[in-house]
Amino acid sequence: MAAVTEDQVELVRALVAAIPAGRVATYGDIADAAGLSSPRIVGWIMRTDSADLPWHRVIRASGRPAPHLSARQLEALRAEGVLADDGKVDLCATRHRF
DNA sequence: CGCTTGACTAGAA
DNA sequence: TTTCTAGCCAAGC
Repeated sequence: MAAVTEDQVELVRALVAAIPAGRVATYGDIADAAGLSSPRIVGWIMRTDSADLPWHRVIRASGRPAPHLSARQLEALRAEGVLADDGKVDLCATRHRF
């Protein structure tokens, strides 16, 4: 069963929506929590269906948002109390644990 | 039906 | 430190 079921997608969306303000999660964390095989699936879901999701709370494993979204995400995160140093978020302090 | 693109990651150079 | 590679899955053309 390699394909991602809709339940997995819904789970991913639920997990992202469940991230409290002031916390962030990595694509890999969400993928693992949702049972996905690849973190790209999470990125795919965000790109395809990010309308009602706080995607700005989802960052890469490096502690840094995607290049094209870094400015916007950093600004949104900063508004929620997530301080980023030189464009890098402190995962040790802000990473949400499911 | 096949190739390219992309909100990714970890490891290597 | 940055850049590249391989693996990964789905959508678009």
